[in-house]
Amino acid sequence: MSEAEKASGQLDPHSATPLYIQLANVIEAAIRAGSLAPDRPIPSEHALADEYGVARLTARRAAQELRERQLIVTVRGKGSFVAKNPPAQA
Amino acid sequence: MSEAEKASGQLDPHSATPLYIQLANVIEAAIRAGSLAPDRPIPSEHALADEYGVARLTARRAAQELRERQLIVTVRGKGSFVAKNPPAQA
DNA sequence: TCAGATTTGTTCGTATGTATT
DNA sequence: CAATACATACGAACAAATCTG
Repeated sequence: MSEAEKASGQLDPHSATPLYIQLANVIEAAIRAGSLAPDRPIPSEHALADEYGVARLTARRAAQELRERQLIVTVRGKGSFVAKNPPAQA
Repeated sequence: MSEAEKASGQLDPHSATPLYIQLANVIEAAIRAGSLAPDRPIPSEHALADEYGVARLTARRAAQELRERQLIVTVRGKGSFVAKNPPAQA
């Protein structure tokens, strides 16, 4: 992610990197920084969409990306939770 | 998949199984039956959507599912092709 | 038990961009 | 250039699971 993203937590719609990857990267950084603790829920799709100014489906794709990175576990009707044992940084 | 799906190749919108999973199952069956040969393209998203009466994104999700099952390989601008060495049936 | 709010899951529609032929 | 096809992203709607009152 860009320096701007690291600093502000905002996304760059003009970046070659897809928004959902940018968002997944931002959340992964927060998880690895400890801002989002294990077994605690991450913000809901709706909240993420609002916060970052993207569509809910884009936030969903970011969550799917994080599931594939094994950083979160999602439970329908409850939310997505930070994984207890995330793999080492890629 | 249901017996009806096996027999007709049609999908059941009222099934508890998501449409994109049903469609992926139908296509997987076709691949394993040899109706879709290795290195041959499967029908396009638009064609699948038309043929089965689903949205293109649903056909897209079926294709994504098949990619995760390592049954097809998708090449941008060309199409999705039956994998040469698919894993054994799950 | 029930109603409502919250959250994720699925589906459809549409638009724009990019790559290949 | 045009046609085809995949990638991304927006909006909208409803279903299903969960939780709370």
